[in-house]
Amino acid sequence: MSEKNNNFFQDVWEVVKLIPKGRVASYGDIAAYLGSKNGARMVGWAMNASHMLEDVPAHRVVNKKGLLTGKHHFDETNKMQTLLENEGIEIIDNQIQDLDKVKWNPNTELL
DNA sequence: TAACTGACCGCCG
DNA sequence: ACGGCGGCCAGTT
Repeated sequence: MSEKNNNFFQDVWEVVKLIPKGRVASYGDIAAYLGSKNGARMVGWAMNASHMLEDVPAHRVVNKKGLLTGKHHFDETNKMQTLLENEGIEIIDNQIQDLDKVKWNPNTELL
């Protein structure tokens, strides 16, 4: 951590913060919005750093399958699922149901 | 200093 | 149709 790292991370967090309640975004879409084609991995890495932030709903960020891959990184293992269910998202076995409804694309809806 | 890892995605076999 | 591997950027060891 030097000083210039916040650029990419801040951008990721900004997009994540824009995710509407009851919706979820995928790493790939966020990465694509940032300009990185395959930078999805780094988005997840940015999420890891977002733990020290409060305004970043990392629980709304899932993989393209709608699977809560990063739930294990939360304070509590089922915290992520609980938060999503609290927003009206149905989740079964770490898999988001009705993903097509809750799916949110920054490039499409965040124009 | 160089190499590996990481909450992923997409292609090739 | 399913499985395995490489690739992207940056941080960590």
